[in-house]
Amino acid sequence: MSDVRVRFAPSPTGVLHLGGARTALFNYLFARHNRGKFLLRIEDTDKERSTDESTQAIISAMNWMGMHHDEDIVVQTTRIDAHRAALHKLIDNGHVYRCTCRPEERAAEREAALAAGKTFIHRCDCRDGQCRPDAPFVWRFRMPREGETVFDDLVQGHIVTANAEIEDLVIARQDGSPLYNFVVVIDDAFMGITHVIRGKDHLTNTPKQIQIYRALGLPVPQFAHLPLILGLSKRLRSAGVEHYRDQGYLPEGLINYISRLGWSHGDQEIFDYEEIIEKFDLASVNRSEGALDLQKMEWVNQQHIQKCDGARLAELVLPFLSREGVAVAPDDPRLRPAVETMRARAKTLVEMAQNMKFYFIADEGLPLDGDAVAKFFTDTTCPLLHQMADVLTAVGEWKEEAISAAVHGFIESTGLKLKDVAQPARTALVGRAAGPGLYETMAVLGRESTLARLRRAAPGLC
RNA sequence: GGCCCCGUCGUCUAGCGGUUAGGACACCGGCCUUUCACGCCGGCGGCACGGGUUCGAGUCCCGUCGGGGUCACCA
Repeated sequence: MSDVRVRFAPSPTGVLHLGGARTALFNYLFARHNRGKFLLRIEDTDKERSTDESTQAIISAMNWMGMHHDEDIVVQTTRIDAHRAALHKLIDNGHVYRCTCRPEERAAEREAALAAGKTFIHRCDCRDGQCRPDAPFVWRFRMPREGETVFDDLVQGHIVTANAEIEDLVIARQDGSPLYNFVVVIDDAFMGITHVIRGKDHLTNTPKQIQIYRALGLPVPQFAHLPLILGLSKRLRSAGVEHYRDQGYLPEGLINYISRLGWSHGDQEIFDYEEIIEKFDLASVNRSEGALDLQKMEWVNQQHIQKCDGARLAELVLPFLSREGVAVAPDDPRLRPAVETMRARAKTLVEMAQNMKFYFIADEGLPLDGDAVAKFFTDTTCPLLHQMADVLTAVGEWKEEAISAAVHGFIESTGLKLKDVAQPARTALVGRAAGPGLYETMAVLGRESTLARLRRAAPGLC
């Protein structure tokens, strides 16, 4: 047991997209690796955009990925009293001042400065107490003007920021409500966070927050800023975790891929969950951002499909089968063996369901691929398939070995080669020219369906 | 534009002063094979550029170029 405490702090304003999922994951991995705590905080201070549905969606996505948080969820809006108390503390010790500058004026100045190629940093006389007496005001934090703020980021390294470049940021609005850079400090301190692991887009917030920690007399945590995910369309990048779930990814496949994006352990590509936890290390996290590669993501997923426990895989593929329009009972005896024949042939559960649905479709309703029929259902092959069916009626126990023996016997009696009948037979059984091995297909299909499908073969049938 | 970060095959990466620059995905061949896959073997392909430092630089320093982030009374 260590004292490591980390948190994932999403705003409930949408789905959990891949970037957020990876931030959560790295926090989770770091916590578990160090036997520390992984906490969840909902940053809902933006009331306009925050929704309960969003909170639920994020939690459910995290659960699907197996990231379960410790302790109670902290909801930021319930912490308003603590935020107010902290503000008063800063007022009392002189770290903040009232500013009556009007935002519209400032915005204009900012744009002018930007257009002129200069840095705009808010500077006004309010800092020296020269405010308009009865005007509405915000609270600004009094940043030091001299020196620099330094911290050692666990990923990004030694980060130095000149204090003169840090603005006196607003920490409370005119209506008194506190702003992000202020509350995040208070709440992280309250939750006892030891390591703040977040996206690199927060890097420039960090020196501001460090100054606030100091002004409040709070211990400054360690920081680790993760490289962002690039590549792919904005749409795909911002797609939620559930989108990938619906595309047929296994949670461990998604986790494996996402964790390897920016982190590595030598040359190893495939990790199961426990292994990542065991080997995860912030020091091995890259500084440069990486791009999503769907093809590799699918390959990683395929590797996990191959490793997946059969019973679990069968259970996972069921909803995808029903989405394909075939209702299969969970206890259907064909399900498990069917899954085994598809395991090496599917990158996703969607693909698996599409490729294995032929097993469960009524024999007379099996759709046949036109090209395959044209090529393999001929005047010579179809009679052979019917004869093969007759031979197969004599098979005793309907098992792969017995079927194989029977088919081979039939082949020899006709003086043909297996390849002369294999593809026609596959077309009859599967509906197209690609599929699992002939005998295993027949074994899973059962005697009745096998015979019916073989006997149905006729030139031009579609 | 200011400030900050980054820059090894198309992509993800190993490398932490001396390597024929390694692996993975993708791609192209081949093997296996009743098809499709899986698997196996082989190939293609990279240190952004320019200066230094050093006996020696992908590795260290500077510059250039390129990419990203950030500059709210959002989070």
